[in-house]
Amino acid sequence: MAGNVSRPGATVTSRALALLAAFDEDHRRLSLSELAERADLPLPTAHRLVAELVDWGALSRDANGRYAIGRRLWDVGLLAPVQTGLRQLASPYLHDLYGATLATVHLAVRDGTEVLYLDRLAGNASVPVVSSIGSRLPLHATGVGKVLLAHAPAEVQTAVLSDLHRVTPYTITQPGTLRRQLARVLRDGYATTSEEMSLGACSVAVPIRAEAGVVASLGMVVPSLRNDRAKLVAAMQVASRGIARALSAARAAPD
Amino acid sequence: MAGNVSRPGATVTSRALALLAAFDEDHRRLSLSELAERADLPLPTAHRLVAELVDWGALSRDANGRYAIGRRLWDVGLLAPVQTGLRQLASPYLHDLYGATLATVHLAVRDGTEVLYLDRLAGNASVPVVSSIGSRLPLHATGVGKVLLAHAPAEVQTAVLSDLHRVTPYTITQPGTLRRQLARVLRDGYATTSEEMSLGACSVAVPIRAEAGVVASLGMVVPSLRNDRAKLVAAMQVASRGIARALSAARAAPD
DNA sequence: TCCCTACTTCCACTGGGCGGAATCGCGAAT
DNA sequence: ATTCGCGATTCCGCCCAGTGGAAGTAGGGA
Repeated sequence: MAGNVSRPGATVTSRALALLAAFDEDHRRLSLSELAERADLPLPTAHRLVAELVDWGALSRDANGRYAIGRRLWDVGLLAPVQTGLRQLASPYLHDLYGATLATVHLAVRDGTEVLYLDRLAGNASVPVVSSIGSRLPLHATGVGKVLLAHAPAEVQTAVLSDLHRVTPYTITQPGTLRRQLARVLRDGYATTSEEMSLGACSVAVPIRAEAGVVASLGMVVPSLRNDRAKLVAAMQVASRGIARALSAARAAPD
Repeated sequence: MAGNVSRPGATVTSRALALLAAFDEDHRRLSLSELAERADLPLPTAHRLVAELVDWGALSRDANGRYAIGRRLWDVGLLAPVQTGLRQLASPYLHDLYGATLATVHLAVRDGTEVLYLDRLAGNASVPVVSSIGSRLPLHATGVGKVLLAHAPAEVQTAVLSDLHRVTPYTITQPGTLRRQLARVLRDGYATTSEEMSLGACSVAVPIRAEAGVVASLGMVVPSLRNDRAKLVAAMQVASRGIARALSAARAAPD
């Protein structure tokens, strides 16, 4: 594309997307140099592309000259099917669960080898929770993640099991142990974690099924599972079936 | 960029962004041909770019081969400052207003010559409302729009006043009439509409002020203003000041 | 079977994009 | 007041990534 490319093979589009990918929860605002660094682009190249993104509204520039994700990208993002479909349908059921238990409730799907959190209800932060809406976490260290992994294609399982990085001292990093847990998830219909993602937090999760199989997972976070595991699982399974029914009803009706 | 460009001057990035811009509330799912048509790109070009966008996760492709906004774009969009800043701070105040009146509540900012809705609470759809979160409407036909327009720079006002397109039979299309209304908005501290955007819906809106001036607007939609205009305005002004205070407190603290 | 539409692949041409280097601008240190 | 240093911005000659017409393929309706 140019006479003096440093990394031939990189397309313009991939570079522009790399600039967007430079932003994450811990980096909501970035200077031009940081952007260039994180997107692995020469500074002048980043400068030119960023100017175009700002011009369109994909990025915005604040008073100090730092960049952030722009309004236009925000509202285009809201058009995504996850926002309008599953998330909206499930919302009342999440509220029911939350109202009944007052514990943190999660709705998540698998995106590649990660959990993507679609929704979260957390009133009083009695239990520390890492996730937030739109965030991504590893599949092997979360309740919803284990459910989604248990129902994932073999190739995804292989990929995940080959790289079980430790998050807390209780994170499961032995492929064999996790494989046995996944089998149990399939048998029992729910998954649990105990301080595997963040200390002081345990979780339970159940699958949400559609015609095509498991499409999402419903999870809750509590300080301990000792007392009310059975009660939680039962409540969540009711909610899960409700969501599944709402899903198939919506699919039958015009999209 | 290529030997046979049909529209020289268009950059690759602008073409990729045009593909994203092809999606809106009435076009959440598009075929390749529709995309190419709406983005004004030759089909092979659209095909190539779309493939790259899908690859990254900016777009997704469903079972019928139609495209939609992808999960990755959704979650990147959630990192936008509008989502984390103003919207989050204002949320409890919107809920208070909603709880007290049970009428539709809106939080909006001006983006160029349009209103951008950041949040909306609408329990029972007793009044038909067009807006939804992330949607854009004209400044001159909405309550929040009039507030934001009244406090906008002269150039924006000129641009908007020169093109007052009709939405309903009651939409104000005379620049003089609107100009007089805007003056009254500045004097009284609130704006109203009567069936100017959708029949059967009236609205009241007040500004939300920060150091830099008016940064957003708070609005409510009701079937009629006859009875409780004063009551609504008072409640909204209280909420507005609360949000303003929360804003300046947040700005003082670490971002 | 044929036709039609929508999608996908191919490929020769060339100007849009590249990025090192130079410059600017601003705040901090001297 | 002057220098220093760092980040942002601009410049510009080089050349290959991107382009899109044309040809090929797939699917589905008559």
